[in-house]
Amino acid sequence: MNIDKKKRLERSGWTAGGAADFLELTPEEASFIELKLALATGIREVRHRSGLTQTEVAARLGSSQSRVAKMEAGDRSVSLDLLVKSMLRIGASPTVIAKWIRRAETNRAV
Amino acid sequence: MNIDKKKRLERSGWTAGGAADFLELTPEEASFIELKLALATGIREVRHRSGLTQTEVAARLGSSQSRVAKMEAGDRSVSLDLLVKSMLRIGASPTVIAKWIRRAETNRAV
DNA sequence: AATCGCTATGTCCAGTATGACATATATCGA
DNA sequence: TCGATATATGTCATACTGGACATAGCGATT
Repeated sequence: MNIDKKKRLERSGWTAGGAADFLELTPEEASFIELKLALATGIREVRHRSGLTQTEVAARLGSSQSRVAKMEAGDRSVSLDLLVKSMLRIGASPTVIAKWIRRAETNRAV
Repeated sequence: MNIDKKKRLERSGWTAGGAADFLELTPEEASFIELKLALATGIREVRHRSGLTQTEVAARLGSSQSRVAKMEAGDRSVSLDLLVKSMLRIGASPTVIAKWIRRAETNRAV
């Protein structure tokens, strides 16, 4: 796991256990978080490709800019449901979503 | 959409709008439901392959038999988070999960 | 340095998800 | 039929989610 991802996890409030040692994660927990982060990245990518701002995407989703920011950050308060529903709404197909999820597996840079 | 799926949706409490006419779904809503049902099927498949009962899976998940039943039924009260976390816990990789999600797209039997 | 456009972060509370439990239904063997 | 095992359904208390709002950071332009 690289440094950027570590920071990203910490910022997002992912401190498994209690200590700052977020490596106290079971493999499944780790996979789940990777998966969420992969989708978060996917949302940002799709948005960038469309040349939209977070505010514009929020309008299309019937949500708020802050929530979109949290989605893209993989915030603890963002569910998979929200991420997937949002991706579908901004035009991603299930296949595209699946692609991002698969990326969660190969991304494992130890 | 075939008859079985229709019944399954109705049983699961998916009556978009208010009328029994659940076809009042936007394409994204439909995709999302298909996606959930695909994962629900995936969970059941993985469980069957392992020769486990719902009760046994529940124990492994730290959940209850009733919740596992609801997961496999694609119940309204079951989130994607729960479905995905559960699949990971019973041994499915992100790639396998992605496979089931892709299936949600090709399953569209009109 | 002031303003502007975009993004990030923190908080609130109404609405939702979930484990637990009770109970119902289904299938099978004795 | 009875009992046993597996699955389905309904409900509740509690924990979590998500839109909304406020505000802060941050680079670019003037």
